[in-house]
Amino acid sequence: MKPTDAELEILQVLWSKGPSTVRQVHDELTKTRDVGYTTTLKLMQIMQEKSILGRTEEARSHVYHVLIGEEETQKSLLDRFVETAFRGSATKLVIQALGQHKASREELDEIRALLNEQLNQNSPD
Amino acid sequence: MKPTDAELEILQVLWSKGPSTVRQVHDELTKTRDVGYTTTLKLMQIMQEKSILGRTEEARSHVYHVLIGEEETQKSLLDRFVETAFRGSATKLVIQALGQHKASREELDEIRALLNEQLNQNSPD
DNA sequence: CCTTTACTACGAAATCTTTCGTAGATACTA
DNA sequence: TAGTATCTACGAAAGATTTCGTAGTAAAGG
Repeated sequence: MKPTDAELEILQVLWSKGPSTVRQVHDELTKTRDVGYTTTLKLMQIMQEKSILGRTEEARSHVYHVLIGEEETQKSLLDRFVETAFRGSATKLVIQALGQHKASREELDEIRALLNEQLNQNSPD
Repeated sequence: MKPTDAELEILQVLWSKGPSTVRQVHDELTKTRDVGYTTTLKLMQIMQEKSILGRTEEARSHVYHVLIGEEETQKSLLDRFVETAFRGSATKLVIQALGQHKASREELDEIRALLNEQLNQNSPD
């Protein structure tokens, strides 16, 4: 699954807001970017054809929902990204990400826990 | 700087192998993908126009070199990626990356050190 | 030399993605 | 009920990226 940039924007809205009409998605999108209503409509129709989205047509305005998981999609985007941008080195990516984005105490603890897990797998004392 | 996918492939070769001719880059690319020689040539010419690459024309076959830094480019790609794929949460990205890619002992230590730095900044004991 | 090979230049086709205009249908409102 | 607003469908333009064919030129090998 390799959603295009515009598709990803729509996915983000649907993942965060849940099932929505074209109008609702479009209103979200136009908060940051200027784009015509029929553009959003068309994109969502295309995404439905590709089985990225499903929809219920009961009401006059259709309600769309995402058919692919956010984490699963992120996982595959991440794999691809590590390959193309970091020559396969996830570690380099992690280091850069940690270096340039601040994390909260809780987040750091979570990451630390994960690290410990890997450390143990790697060379258990 | 937002190199396209094909451009990024070429950049990877040049970053890893150093200054190279079109032939050399092309031979690397065809190890994984099937593409015509003139395609690679054209891409590199375009990249030169965009000032992503420079070249010396002394020899019959030109030698190209990268004009943008690998880390700097990765940084900007990463920022963009965190936004579009992880809704801005670098932490989610880090967690996923750690979860799905194995790291060596040394790498884990490096990450751990970085974490400690951030922890201290966040809530120094 | 003359032929084959390797290279650059470049236009343009092919493909993929995004954008929009127009048309037709239904609901809402004065 | 006439007019306005809102929705879907859809073709096709516009834009961006990738691919390749052809032409011209210089080198290399017989």
